[in-house]
Amino acid sequence: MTIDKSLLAGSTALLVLKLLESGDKYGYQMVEELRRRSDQTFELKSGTLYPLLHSLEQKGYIEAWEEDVGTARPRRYYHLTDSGRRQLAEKEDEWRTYAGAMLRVLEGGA
Amino acid sequence: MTIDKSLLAGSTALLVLKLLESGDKYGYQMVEELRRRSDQTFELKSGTLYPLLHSLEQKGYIEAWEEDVGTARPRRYYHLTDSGRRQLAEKEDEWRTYAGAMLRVLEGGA
DNA sequence: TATGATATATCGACCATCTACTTATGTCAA
DNA sequence: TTGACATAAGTAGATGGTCGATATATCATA
Repeated sequence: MTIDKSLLAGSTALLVLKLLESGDKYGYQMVEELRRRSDQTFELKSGTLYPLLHSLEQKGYIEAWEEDVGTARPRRYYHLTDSGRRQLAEKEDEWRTYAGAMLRVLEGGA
Repeated sequence: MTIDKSLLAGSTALLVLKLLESGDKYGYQMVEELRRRSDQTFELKSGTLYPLLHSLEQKGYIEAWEEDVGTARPRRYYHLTDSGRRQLAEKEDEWRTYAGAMLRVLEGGA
């Protein structure tokens, strides 16, 4: 593949960054919003999301801050950094390239 | 994910089945045609393709026959079975569902 | 003569996801 | 009040797909 090899399996990273574009969110909230915005198509598992959030934080794309709601566990909100915003734009481009190529093949392109 | 978990990493299977829809082809030929039809976006590696072809054959989606060209290695042509044709239709549906959901999220859908 | 194209194939490494499990609290119904 | 479910974050191990490297073999071209 010319495009980044983790593009296919890695579209979850794009989705998470995209969710944070419209405001800080915590993990559990992202799972719900993603399910809603995708009409139940994407059911992100916690075992997938939390390790992903940690790796995105390590790369400097997102930053965490905690809110102690008093109940249960404190919420860990994530904020999209400038670097994360650039990464988001890049990944979005990449995905559109991928989807475009898929469509050309599926439409029986030349 | 509600959709098959191997959908993302597994869109190569869909691509290969799609290529065989328009006629029997051999591995090396698929790599070339895929590159051409996707405008160089998809560069399928032989280490990915051949094991994939074998697994598709085991599942009964494709059947192989050899053509001894006399030169070098004989070509192993693959033929799409009826079962493979059904699988192709299913995978194509699945992909469009996935792509549609991605677009809804990327367009900032409700 | 050696490089690159043609052609198929395997192996080990890597990486992302999934399932299952853990911890902890609040709420609602039987 | 017991059990189930929602909220909330997290880890560990298994699985599965892709890639790079390597192997083999022939032919054409520089």
